Parts: sequence; structure tokens; C-alpha cells
Amino acid sequence: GGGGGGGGPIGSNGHNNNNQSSNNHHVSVRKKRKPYSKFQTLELEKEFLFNAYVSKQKRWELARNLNLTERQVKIWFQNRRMKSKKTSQRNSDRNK
Amino acid sequence: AVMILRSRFLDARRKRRNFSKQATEILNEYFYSHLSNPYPSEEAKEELARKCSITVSQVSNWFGNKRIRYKKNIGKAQEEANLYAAKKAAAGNS
DNA sequence: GCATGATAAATGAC
DNA sequence: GTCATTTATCATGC
Repeated sequence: GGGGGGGGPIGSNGHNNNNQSSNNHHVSVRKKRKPYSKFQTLELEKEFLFNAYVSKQKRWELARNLNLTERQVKIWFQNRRMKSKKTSQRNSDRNK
Repeated sequence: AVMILRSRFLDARRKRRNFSKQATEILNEYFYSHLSNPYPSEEAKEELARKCSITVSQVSNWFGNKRIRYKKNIGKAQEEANLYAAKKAAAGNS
């Protein structure tokens, strides 16, 4: 089962009472997604061919060699598995 | 070998085609009718997909794009698109 | 030239 | 771990 969203869900018509501007504790310094380079993506794809699931050791090596954090590598494999599943479902639906 | 080449070209399934005007109308009606909670359930998505002759994933994509792009336009012409709400009100009245 | 649908990073619920 | 999602970016349509 899946869960909710990541940032600010749309609740009642665009009125968000965030204490964000007046509260400087540790407001979510969320993201700014940046696309990975061709080299990074290619190396990750190469590893995904061997294993859809990467060990901690491998994850550390990839992170180091590709200048990514271990968290980024972990997330990449998660997203990649979801993509793989979606693709296989498409091929499955293609028989009519 | 062929599969690899094909998969790279099939990744250009970003070749999108606009939805029919009728489909967009149905999606917009649902969206503006549920502005307080524009998150259709899996069941609702399947029904919308069936009515619009698109896939469930396409419905999810549409709502994802719609939500964030609506949020970015609050105060602009997006308010004008609330004519869907007025349209609905007019439909339930006579 | 933006509008729009699909995808790629990143988060959070469970 | 999965998975719906947010957000930025991509690629196309017109």
C-alpha cells in the first residue's frame, strides 16, 4: 500500500498557513531536483542489469564513483524498479 | 540487441498526443468539483480512464500536472477556469 | 512561443 | 522495501 505525497498537498483552495516565513527552525529545505549526467545514468543502468537490488557495499562504491550520496543511489534504484515494473505491465497489456 | 535498441527508441514514447476535448472536459469537471481534495481514488481513476478512453497512468499524470500547475496559477487566469464550478452549479439548478 | 503530456529526481506514508 | 506524490525537466503539439 502506498502513502501520501512529498511536499505540500493541495488542501482547501490554496490557503496554506505555513509558519515557514516566521519560523526559522529547520524548515524543509526540500530538493531542487537536478538531472543526472549521462555518465551517472549509464553506470547506474549498467549496475541495474546485474542487480535490481544493490548491496550496501555496492551502493557505497557507486555513490563514491559517481559523486552521489548513498541516499541518491538508493532512491535511484527504487525509482528504477518502479519504472521497470511499469514497463513490464505495459508489455503485458499489449495483447489484445 | 534489438530489444535494447528498441527500448531506447521506445523511451521516446514521450511522443505525446493531446487528449480529446471531451476527455479534458471530463477531467476538468472532476478536478474543479473536488478542489478541496483533488485526489481521486484508484476506483475513481479507473472510471475516469474508462470515460476518457485513456489509461489509469495517464489519469494520474493529468492530475499530477493539473494540481501543481493550478497551484502555480492561483491569482491568475486560473480563477477564470473556475467556470467549471459555475457550470456545475448551473447544471444542478434550473 | 507557450500549452501539455510523460518522464526523471526527491519526499513521505505505510 | 513498495508506491502515490511533488517538482523540475524533457519533448512534443500547434
